[in-house]
Amino acid sequence: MNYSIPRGTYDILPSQSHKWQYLIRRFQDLAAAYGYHEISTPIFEQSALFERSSGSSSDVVQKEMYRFLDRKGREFALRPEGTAPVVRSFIENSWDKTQGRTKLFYTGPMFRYDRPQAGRYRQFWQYGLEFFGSSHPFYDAEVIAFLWNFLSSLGLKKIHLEINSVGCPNCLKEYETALKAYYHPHLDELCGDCQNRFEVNPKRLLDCKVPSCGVIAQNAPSQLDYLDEDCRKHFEQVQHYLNLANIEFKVNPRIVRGLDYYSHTAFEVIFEGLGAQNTLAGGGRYNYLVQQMGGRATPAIGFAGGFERLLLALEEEGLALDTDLVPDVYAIAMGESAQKALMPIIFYLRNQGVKVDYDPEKTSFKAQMKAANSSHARYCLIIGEDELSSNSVILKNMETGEQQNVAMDKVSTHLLQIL
RNA sequence: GUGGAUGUAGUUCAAUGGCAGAGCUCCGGAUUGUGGUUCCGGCUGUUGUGGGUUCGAGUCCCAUCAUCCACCCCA
Repeated sequence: MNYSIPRGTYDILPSQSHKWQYLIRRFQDLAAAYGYHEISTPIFEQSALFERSSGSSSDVVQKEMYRFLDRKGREFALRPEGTAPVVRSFIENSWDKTQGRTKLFYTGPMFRYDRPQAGRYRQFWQYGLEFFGSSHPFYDAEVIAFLWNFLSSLGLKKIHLEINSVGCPNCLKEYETALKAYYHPHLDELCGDCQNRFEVNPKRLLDCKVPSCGVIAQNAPSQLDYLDEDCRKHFEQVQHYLNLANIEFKVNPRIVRGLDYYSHTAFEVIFEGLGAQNTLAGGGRYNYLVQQMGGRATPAIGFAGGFERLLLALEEEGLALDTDLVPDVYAIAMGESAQKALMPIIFYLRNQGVKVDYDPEKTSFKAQMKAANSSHARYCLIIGEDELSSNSVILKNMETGEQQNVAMDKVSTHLLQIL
């Protein structure tokens, strides 16, 4: 019996691991600069948490959740997204009652039972950030600026920011009525998916990729024309602050967020050149979610992005992130007594943080030199009979080929100096 | 969930239905004391898995699993 990794998952192998660590550290550092603090929630929660927050009609809840019963028959789900658990914790810790503003961020695995595809996995890692406690448009801009600066500071060039306002439940109702009125006479011309969308989620009619539907969508009424006074003003102010923050963006009235809890500002960062899964990160305001989940009414805004797509994008742009795994020193011993002399040096250096590699199974000098070469170590430390008798070692610079004799009791301090 | 493509050595790929191969990697050697280049030699396979057709299947058929691409959806 052979075991294999579950579908849609992957191992983060040593060759990739340092990239992840690097990205997570970058995210944590930037979050600290913006005054955000890390929160970690369990990877499973009561299923009902997601059903209520994401909307029970959403695809995520309907067909993509990993559900299971525990031993007492309680229903849980592996978290498909990060916002609902954070909101749950926010309310459970009474931050809705005791604090003015709460700034939180998280990174961790999410789970969706989806058909795997480029940039889409069943277990995937998200980085996300949530702001609670103010509906001031400054914070919309702050959260968006954070996301934008995080991504662009990594060197990505082929990204752009799109923003939209999906309004509040008030304007939404009016807009959907207008949308349906517009689409009704065209019902027969729509593709099958869109005929379904007409009933289930009319907003999705706008971003259908079937050409004939796109033509119809072009003249459809825009959400932006149906914003009420407050929502319109808010959206204008968000743009104002984004300009002040020097963030370039484009208003795209067709941005639709997948989860039901969003209101007002919605935004996405798109990468050109990733194939179909080109959304690097997305987010928006959710001013009604905290109350809907049983807390005191608290406006909030946040975003989430996927590390896998981010890595694909970085690779696509040739941004390597290679902090490499090469040793500083490759040690070579010729013969048993040389090996005996080498051991204390190797372990001393390692305990000082120097990366030292040595392979006792390679005995010939040539084999050891070859190994030293292919390890890309900067230095090679050689001990043989000659060195033993003179109580010294050879230190060879593998790039220049230069080598020098160093007294055996001095080599560690010498190496620690030159590395 | 729907549609399409693909699964052969560690890896990238070959192989009219007729003996499973090559490059790279890896290992060894060219006087165990100087690497990269070169030369010589060597290891590595239930051809994803299970059935079927056939004298004979890596090749054809069915099922299944996985990967990739697109839809759907989304990070």
